[in-house]
Amino acid sequence: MRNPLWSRPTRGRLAARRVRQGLRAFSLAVPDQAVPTGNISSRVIVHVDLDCFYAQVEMISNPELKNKPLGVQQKSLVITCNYEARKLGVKKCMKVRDAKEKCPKLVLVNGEDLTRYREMSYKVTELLGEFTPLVERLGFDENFVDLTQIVEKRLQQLQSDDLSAVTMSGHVYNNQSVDLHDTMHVRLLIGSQIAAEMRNTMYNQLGLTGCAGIASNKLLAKLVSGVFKPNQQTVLLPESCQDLILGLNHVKEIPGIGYKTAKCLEALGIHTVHELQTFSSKILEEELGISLAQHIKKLSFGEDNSSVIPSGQPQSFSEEESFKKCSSEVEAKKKIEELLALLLHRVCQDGRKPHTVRLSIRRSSSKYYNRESRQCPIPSHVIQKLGTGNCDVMTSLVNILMKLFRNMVNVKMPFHLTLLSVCFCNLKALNRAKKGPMDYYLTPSSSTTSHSGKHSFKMKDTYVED
DNA sequence: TGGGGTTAT
DNA sequence: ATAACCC
Repeated sequence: MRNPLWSRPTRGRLAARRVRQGLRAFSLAVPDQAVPTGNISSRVIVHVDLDCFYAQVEMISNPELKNKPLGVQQKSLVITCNYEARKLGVKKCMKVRDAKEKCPKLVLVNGEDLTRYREMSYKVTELLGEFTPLVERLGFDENFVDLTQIVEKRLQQLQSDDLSAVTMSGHVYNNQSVDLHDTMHVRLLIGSQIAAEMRNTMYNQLGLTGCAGIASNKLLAKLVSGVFKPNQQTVLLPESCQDLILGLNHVKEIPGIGYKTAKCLEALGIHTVHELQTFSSKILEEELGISLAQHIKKLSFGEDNSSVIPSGQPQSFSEEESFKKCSSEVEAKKKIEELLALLLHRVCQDGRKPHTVRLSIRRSSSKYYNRESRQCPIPSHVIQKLGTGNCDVMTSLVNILMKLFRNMVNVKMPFHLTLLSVCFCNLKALNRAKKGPMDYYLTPSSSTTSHSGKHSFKMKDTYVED
């Protein structure tokens, strides 16, 4: 129930992640606190946030769009736009109608196919991964990086009287002055230099600009990255932490407090961060449950001990389409076939094999954000043929998906859907031929990090299905 | 409100 | 399978 990205991962979750990353088994015995770095309060975390990412990708694809107000459209929405368009009043998630009204000269490109965005997104994550493997993705356009170890290394290379040579890169939140006798100040300052190097590399190698926020945890890094906005970076020194968090206008602006939680808090009369900070913990726990209550209470003080967890390869692939109406089985089948064809192509490139398939729908009757889904295992004979471009695979999967469909939708009764989505998940690396007992210890090694569409995994001699 | 993602229960 | 959360 709690936001996974901000909460402290359980030991089991971390263990699972490590296994995915191909780390050795003995690291499972290491206590959580020691996982990436030592002292949790002296970490250096950077949040890297690309400027209007989809619009940037489009401008790189077609440089003629560069000095025009540009919006990226999905269905009837302008989901993002460049700064040229923002100056003219276009906002994210604005209706195309309203955007055109505000800005008649707005140029629109269709952004419903995410392929190029996804590819560029992974290029960014890979690039950051060259600094350290501790890179966690958040959506397509944001990454957290734990810089603690890199900072430590650079710190050791410095002479103690060299410190005056260390300079800050970018802004300091609140214009707070740096104290070079304060070791955390120096660490964050080195962090700011690394962040600048990262942004420079992103620009030089990929042509992308973005913001960065440097702080002692993920929450603060994320909050501070947005302080100076396009293509700038900001470091938060510990003394200004309360100013940053109390500067928010509403608790909903705290990442980790979403729509539902914010509604609950509002019902309790809590609107501002300060109100949350000072609200009775006992009552909060009674209303929200102990886990959520304690968690958001900590967030309200800017405390966040969650680790940067390397994202590695994706856990699932999905393709979805929304529409005004779909009310017949034939129509649905057609859409499902389209989605499936796209997915098969993607899964083929990834190299791993999905063992589960899921169909999701949205009914027109469903109010705000309500989806239903049915999933089932993919039969092993289908899994085997998955990468082979075999047409039977398509047929088998469509049949499975239509069964799932009829399980959710009574096709003998009138229905009205507004979204269909097909998802492949439970992805497993290809298994070696069963045999030697050593295989049990060596099996999942998906530790390489090229996700950009090529076959990045090691294609050794004999891989076989289980 | 799109077209994606994640984890917890 | 659903319900939160993130972009």
